[in-house]
Amino acid sequence: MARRHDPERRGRIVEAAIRVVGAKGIAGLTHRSVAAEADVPLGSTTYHFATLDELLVAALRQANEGFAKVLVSRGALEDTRADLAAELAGLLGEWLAGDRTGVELEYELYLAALRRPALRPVAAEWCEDLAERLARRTDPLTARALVALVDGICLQVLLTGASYDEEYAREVLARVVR
Amino acid sequence: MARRHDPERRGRIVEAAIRVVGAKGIAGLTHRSVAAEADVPLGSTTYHFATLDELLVAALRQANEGFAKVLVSRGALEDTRADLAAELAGLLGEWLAGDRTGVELEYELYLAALRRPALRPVAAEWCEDLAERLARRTDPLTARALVALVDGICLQVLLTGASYDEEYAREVLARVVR
Amino acid sequence: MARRHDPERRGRIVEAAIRVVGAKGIAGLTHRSVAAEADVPLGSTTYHFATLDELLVAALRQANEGFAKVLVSRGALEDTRADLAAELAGLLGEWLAGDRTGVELEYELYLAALRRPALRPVAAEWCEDLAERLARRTDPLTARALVALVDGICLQVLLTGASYDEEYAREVLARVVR
Amino acid sequence: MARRHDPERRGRIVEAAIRVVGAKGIAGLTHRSVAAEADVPLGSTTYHFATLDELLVAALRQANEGFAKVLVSRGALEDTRADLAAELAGLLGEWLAGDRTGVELEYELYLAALRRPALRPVAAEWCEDLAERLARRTDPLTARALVALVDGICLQVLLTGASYDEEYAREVLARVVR
DNA sequence: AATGAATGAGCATTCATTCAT
DNA sequence: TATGAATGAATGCTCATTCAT
Repeated sequence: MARRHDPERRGRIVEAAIRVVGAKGIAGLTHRSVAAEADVPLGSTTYHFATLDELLVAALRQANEGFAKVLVSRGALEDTRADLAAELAGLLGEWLAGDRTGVELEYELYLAALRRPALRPVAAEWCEDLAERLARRTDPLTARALVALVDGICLQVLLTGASYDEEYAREVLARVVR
Repeated sequence: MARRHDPERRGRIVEAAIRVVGAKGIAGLTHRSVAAEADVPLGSTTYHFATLDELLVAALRQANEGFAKVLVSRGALEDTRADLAAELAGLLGEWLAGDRTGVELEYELYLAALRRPALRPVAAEWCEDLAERLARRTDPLTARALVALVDGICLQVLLTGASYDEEYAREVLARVVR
Repeated sequence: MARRHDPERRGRIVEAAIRVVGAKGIAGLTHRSVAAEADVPLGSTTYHFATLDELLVAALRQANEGFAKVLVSRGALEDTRADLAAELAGLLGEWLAGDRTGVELEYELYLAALRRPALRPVAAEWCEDLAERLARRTDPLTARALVALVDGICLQVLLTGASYDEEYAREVLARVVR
Repeated sequence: MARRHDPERRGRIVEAAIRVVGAKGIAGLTHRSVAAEADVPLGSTTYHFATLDELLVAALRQANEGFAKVLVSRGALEDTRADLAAELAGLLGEWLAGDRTGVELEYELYLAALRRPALRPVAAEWCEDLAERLARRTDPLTARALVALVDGICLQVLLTGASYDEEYAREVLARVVR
């Protein structure tokens, strides 16, 4: 109460949604959980996002942008003389070593899109963004294959709980590169 | 009614659960939906499977076995003289061309395992089964990489709605094989 | 609580629904209002009646039966020597003079069926029941017309708030009879 | 946007409300649905009509006027030498044969007035308008009875889904006329 | 005068689970 | 052993209305 005028309400709801998905998974994202996390009334979440899918799309698109920004700010994948496979394996290592919230978020998106058509475009963007970035260092077909392999490697780590083996990743990525 | 003694009740519930997951996704698997699909009373599902996770594990394990049986019955991946990449690309094509229930089931499993530890072992089994089968034709590291790449390729097809390009798959799988 | 075993639960819910519709109209019939009126948990109403329409149909069918019983118990419309128009006008007078809950209930049903196909059969039954009863005293066409006129007269009374004029009713019903 | 000064805003809202009631029934008339149909901001509907009842009354009164205009423009019921019953039966046939929006609108009004006192005067006007028009061709009592019978006949058609039988209508209306 | 934002109450419905039989 | 009945909690969503601008 007493917060009638709140111009950043919408953005705060999206951020809260990201935290909720990170903490409890997509299945845990409900209007109520996000309202509680954002400390706004329930009605406020349905006002700004008519359906949960709409909120989900907004949240996941923002998560994607966050990842892209990280790549850009590091100048990652831009040095055309570097060893692409090694660099990619290194990035993956960093990504998987840190707080896994971001990683799991991306793969929840990926896999949730399987059943929720509304998420497909966002999932496709994610793929294409990375593929395009990689295509600058190699050809489009190879870039696409690298994205596929990266996805598969991440899934194995996330699902089996095995620790990430950077040397293995570098080796097999290198096979695809040439 | 009048079906009190039904020794295969448990098995029929599991099969119904597989059909439900195939049709509506894991999120659509409820005691009620499976009871309706199996044409058994609601109480019967909770009697045979105390929790939903228990039923889910049973259903997904059975789905895995079904896939393995298909491979075996075809003698797939057994001819050591064949071109492994080509054969794998062909199998993928068949798998993705038919009724996609089985394919989607596998990836639903992945999705669910991400957040439900109870399903991790089942997801791991799935990976390992295929990896082991492939390892007979190549080395373990390559086998693992092939599984990862296969997963990534399938995801791209399922998520972007793009049609499966067998030639592309054969080409990149071949790069990993050697 | 402490009322787990309650074999007449279903019937009590129907009766409560009738009281709710009588008091607040069909628009006031909600799972919550009927649960409160019947003094049962909310879940109990949805357990016995999966949708509101289902409950509505049950309630209104029971109301119809109640009306038919009243007619039968009075031996109404059975004396073939009586003046049909006068008798009908008299019955209408009694019906409209008493507690109007029953009357309004019937017409809410009638008119609600306009938009709710699920209620159409019940509305039709009501018409046909009365038409059939009247047809024993005259021909089918006349019976049908009498039902129509009775409906129109009741609506005028209910909607304009005018008091029922039995002499007028007898006169115009008599014109239709012959 | 950019429609700040819009002198016919109020009228357009009323017309939108009529379309909404015709399409979805009175239960479907909400500030939101009418704002969407009229393509005006939500706030605009509450600004011009403080409560929904107010909007409903305006909408239904306008619908009445529309019907009256149709009668007048056709010169209906004005030729004193014509057969009143036949003419009325014919009008009913036309009314029921076309787009039923208008017909259903009238009976929705009846339904709503049963429970909403604010609408009673509008319902009464509707009756009286027609009765008065008919009274010019016959006496007031007969006119009132004709309105009642017309209502009853329409209800039977609308509720049972039976097709309109003009010959039957003419016959029973004729009995009332004399 | 006009409106976008906000909100608290309410809705139908679904559900996992418990329990008496 | 099996199951129909029961139930409390939760969900997505809609809404009339209020209010600050």
